[in-house]
Amino acid sequence: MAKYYDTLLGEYIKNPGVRGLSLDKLALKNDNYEMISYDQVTNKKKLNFKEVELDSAAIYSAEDVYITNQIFLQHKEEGTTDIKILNDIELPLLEVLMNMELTGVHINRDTLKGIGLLLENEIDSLEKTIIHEAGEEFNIKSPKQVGEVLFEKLGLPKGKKTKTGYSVSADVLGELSHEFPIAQNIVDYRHYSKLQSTYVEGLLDLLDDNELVHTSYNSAVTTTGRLSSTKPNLQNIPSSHGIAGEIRSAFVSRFENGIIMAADYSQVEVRLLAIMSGDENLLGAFKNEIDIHHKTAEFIFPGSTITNNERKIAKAVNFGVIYGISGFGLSKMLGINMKDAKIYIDKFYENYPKVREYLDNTIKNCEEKGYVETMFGRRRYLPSINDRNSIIKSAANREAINMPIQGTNADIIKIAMIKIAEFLKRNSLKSKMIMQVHDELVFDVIPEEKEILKTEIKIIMENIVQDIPIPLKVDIESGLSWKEAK
DNA sequence: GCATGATGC
DNA sequence: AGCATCATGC
Repeated sequence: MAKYYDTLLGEYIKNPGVRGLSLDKLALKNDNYEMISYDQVTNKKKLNFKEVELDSAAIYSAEDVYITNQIFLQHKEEGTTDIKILNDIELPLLEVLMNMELTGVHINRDTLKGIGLLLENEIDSLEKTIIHEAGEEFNIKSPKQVGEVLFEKLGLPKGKKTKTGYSVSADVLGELSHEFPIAQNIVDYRHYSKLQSTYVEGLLDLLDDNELVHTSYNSAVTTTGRLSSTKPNLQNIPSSHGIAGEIRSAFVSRFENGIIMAADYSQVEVRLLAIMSGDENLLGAFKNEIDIHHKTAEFIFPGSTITNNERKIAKAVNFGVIYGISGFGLSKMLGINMKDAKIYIDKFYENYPKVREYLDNTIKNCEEKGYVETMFGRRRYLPSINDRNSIIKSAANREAINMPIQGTNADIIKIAMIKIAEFLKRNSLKSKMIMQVHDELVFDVIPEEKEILKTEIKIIMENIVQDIPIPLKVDIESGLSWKEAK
């Protein structure tokens, strides 16, 4: 039993995706009670809270306590406090997340600054080239101005449009890049600018005196049960090659001779699709440790030796199924026509028949009950599943298909985090769990504990789900930085 | 405050 | 195409 309750998490678990879980909104909705606003007590933020007169500050604060208790009582009454996923996962996880946030992640400031200098050079030189190619000064960071320069001044062939004008997305510019170097240069300029502002300057700004960065995990925002991470978002640090990949080389151990260890669930969402659908072909591939994208490629392109491109297409189809595939989406993703996209999807279903059955059942079930759920019982309500508008209906279908898979993954890694935190504590280990990136856990490890961690973490993570036809697989790598732990 | 476009799984 | 956050422009 947790020693605490959280009304925000209770509301979230009842119905994730609902906007407005703040106390004042809940008080208004549940009790038709209008709480004193922060603006009211501080006279529209003219006063600092410590300057607010004690009497009104006391009433304002007491209201929070009172309403929180009111909501808690309602939760007890309606049975929310008994929801299994709340007690078994969300509430115990709170303490784990708190400790990860406080522990922080060690980042080498000088490494990051060095990358910043490289980027600065690239950005400066690209800017000069682009301005020269354009024949006039303009703000490359403004999509509006980029559109005007490319399509009006230079007269390049126009592609897609957005609500506000010409689209100048990476897709569109990529099409133009072979014929017009300026297009590629703008793509590169954006890429390096993004790295500089978000991952170099943004990260440096958030480093504390010990070179630690303390993210904030939010466990009540996603519709599927995933965590999110802000200030900084440690869940979208670049992992690609080139300069972008170097950002991760700044993520290093805080310990003398320490290492960074990363444990990630291999192909977890496709494995979950196999387990949840019970499809023999999909399960068989994992049982025999066959490359699943290659296997799908053999189904889609029978009789030929599979090329890299065919495997790439198959990989997109495999992921597409998890995202609730549509011919439209797949064709756009691969840059192929709808007809071919549909053929690929049909081939997939022909060869993994129980996947189709499972997906059909998921939607039918949702239409009847109004919600979908994960293997562990986490729910997402989807009222639009019965909408008469086909665009809205299709979107709901995709959400219904994706949530049980993405959400089960989220449940599994959350349980693993609770168990690993317990294991570290029970054995008084000094190594720290420092990050979660959806299917990956990252640890800051002292050298003496490397082997026991590697062994135990793998065992814990692979055995979260019992009685399944194929095992979950965890890969563990380590090195002097997060980049090397891959 | 919304739109766009970048990053991740 | 499912789920996110951040920087920037307007």
